Amino acid sequence: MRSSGTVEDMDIGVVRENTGLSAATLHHYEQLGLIASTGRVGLRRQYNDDIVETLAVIALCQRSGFTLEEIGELMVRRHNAAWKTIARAKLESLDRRIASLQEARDGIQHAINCASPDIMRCEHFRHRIEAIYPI
Amino acid sequence: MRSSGTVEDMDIGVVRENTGLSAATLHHYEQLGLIASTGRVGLRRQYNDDIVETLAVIALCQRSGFTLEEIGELMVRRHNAAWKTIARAKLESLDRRIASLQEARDGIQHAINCASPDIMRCEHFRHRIEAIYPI
DNA sequence: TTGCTCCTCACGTCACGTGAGGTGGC
DNA sequence: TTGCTCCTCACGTCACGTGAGGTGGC
Repeated sequence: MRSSGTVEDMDIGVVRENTGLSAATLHHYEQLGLIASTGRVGLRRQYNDDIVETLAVIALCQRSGFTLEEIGELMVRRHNAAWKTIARAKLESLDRRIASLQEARDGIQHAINCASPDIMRCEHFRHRIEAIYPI
Repeated sequence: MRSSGTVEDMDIGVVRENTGLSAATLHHYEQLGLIASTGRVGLRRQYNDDIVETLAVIALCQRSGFTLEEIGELMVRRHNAAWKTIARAKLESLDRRIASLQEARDGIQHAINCASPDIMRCEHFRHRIEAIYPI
């Protein structure tokens, strides 16, 4: 039993290389209780092999619009069926975000292609703009 | 010439009703120089009719991934062709964000539909997770 | 006169990034 | 010994939200 970690442990530097996440990000996740190190070698944090998988799950949930606090709760309730209800609600807001981004994308796309010298003089663009805050 | 505003002016309360934006948001945009009031009635800010259009343009740009500071620069350079170069770069990052959201959406969707008692035991889900930080 | 929303600070939030000053492994 | 990345605070950032204490229009 070595408090400095076992053979299977990964140094924080390896985790950073494999995930592209910064040490500050890992510190932050640790502070929120989302991840934990198995020990230290010198001052450097060591992690279990499954840390990369855990970080990937966190990334997936983040991209889906969960806050880190919500992700922490989801991970605790992983074996509870309740998370599916939460996930379904997020799925709907995800769909709305995607649709909103698509509209923004199309608006920018049109602005780029438009030949009008001042975009605000383009009728097509103006219609898009007016649709954002309808009167 | 009345310093308190003209007949065409809108009270900040009307702007809030028409856009759903809070007074704090309008203060923030004013501080960054994105919008300006035409004057006051008592303490209350008054705005020109075109304020709603300006706010819609800001919203479109924000949804496209521009920061408020970038939006300020875009508005200054509106008659300059350079903004199209900036817009093209944003269009690409927008496409990447949409694709990333789509993947997240599909991952969540599968997790909801999956019959496995523990999602981490689902091979399909694990493949998705492993694709996030490939080894 | 009573609500209501506005006003101006100033500080909080979220998910980290960054900088200062310092330590340990290779 | 020299780099390098890590370490621990503490404060900064972005786009606002919120709370305190106060004012003005209807």
